[in-house]
Amino acid sequence: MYLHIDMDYFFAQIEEKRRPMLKDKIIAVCVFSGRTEDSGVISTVNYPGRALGIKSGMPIATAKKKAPPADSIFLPVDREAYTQASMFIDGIIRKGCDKVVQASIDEWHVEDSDAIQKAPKIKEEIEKKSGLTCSIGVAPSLLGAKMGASKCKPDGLLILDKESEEKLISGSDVEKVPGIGKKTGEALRALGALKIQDISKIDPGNLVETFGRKTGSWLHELSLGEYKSELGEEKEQEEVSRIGTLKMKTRDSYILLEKLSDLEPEAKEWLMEKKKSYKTLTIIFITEDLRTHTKSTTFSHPLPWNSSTEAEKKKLIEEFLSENPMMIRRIGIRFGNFLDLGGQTTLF
DNA sequence: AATGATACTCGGC
DNA sequence: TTACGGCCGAGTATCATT
Repeated sequence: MYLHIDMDYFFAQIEEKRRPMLKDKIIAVCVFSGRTEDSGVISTVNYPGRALGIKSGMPIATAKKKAPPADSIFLPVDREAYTQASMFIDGIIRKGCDKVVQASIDEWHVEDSDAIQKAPKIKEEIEKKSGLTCSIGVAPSLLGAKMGASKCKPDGLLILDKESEEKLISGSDVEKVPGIGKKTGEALRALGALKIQDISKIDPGNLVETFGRKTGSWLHELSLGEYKSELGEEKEQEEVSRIGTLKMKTRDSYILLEKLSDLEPEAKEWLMEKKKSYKTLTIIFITEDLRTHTKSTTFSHPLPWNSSTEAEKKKLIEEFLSENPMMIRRIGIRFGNFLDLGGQTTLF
């Protein structure tokens, strides 16, 4: 059996715990972009906020219109604190279970033959030691466990047998299934599938044509109740990026380079800490229409974290500007294609 | 034509 | 209808090499 452990409104719950007096107020954790006073989006909001229609991804200004100022607080993200809490919880889960894969900052996948007994114990222990609640789904497949957890949240525990798992998945609205987002969901609805079971009526060839080979056949199998789940291997992070929003949209390469020089040290610090060298450098551009574009180069030899990137950054920016006439709103830098520096030391 | 590497977009959280 | 961050991996497209 599989467990899916999912922390409840994680970032906001941590902020709530830090400030117990705010417990019943609306707590929204925000990514302030700095472009204007309230530009940016909501990262997470607690349940009183959700009750008023505030959601992740919503612009902060829109959320503020829904929340009475006296009963609400809008806080900036404190990633370091959330990462620390995440690592602490990771330790608790690993102590109790053998096969554990951390799936994101606030989710874990576990395979355990004794899952039904262990699930309530882990839940209690997490709450006792961290003060934070989570929701846990237990099911014969990982997909069932995930959907079970989201069905019973917050602070829930749901155990599904083969039959109830099958029912939950096949009867679910398409966009409730992890892996099916807005785009895929809309496309499926356009093909006449509202629920997962409806997908079985669509010709598999049509699915592959619309969604590509991988997703198309995955959807087809899903609709027939075929979802094999294996716990993926725990993978090392494959790239690191830092991205930021410009005060004003621009096409001035000097301003763009200046912004990158704010972002780059943080990404490089990560490389240094993890002792990684990299082969691929990518510049990320978000144009005024909010579309994302990238330009990248791969070097024939890995470069150490402290290597200069000035010439390449300039080249990639100029290349992008020459082929896209739009103004740029956000810019970022990404390092990837890592090689462990191992015992080697950096050269000076 | 097959294989592997690289470039880029999509979209989940 | 639009408002709108900062990440990341998955998947696909394209290019290079044989």
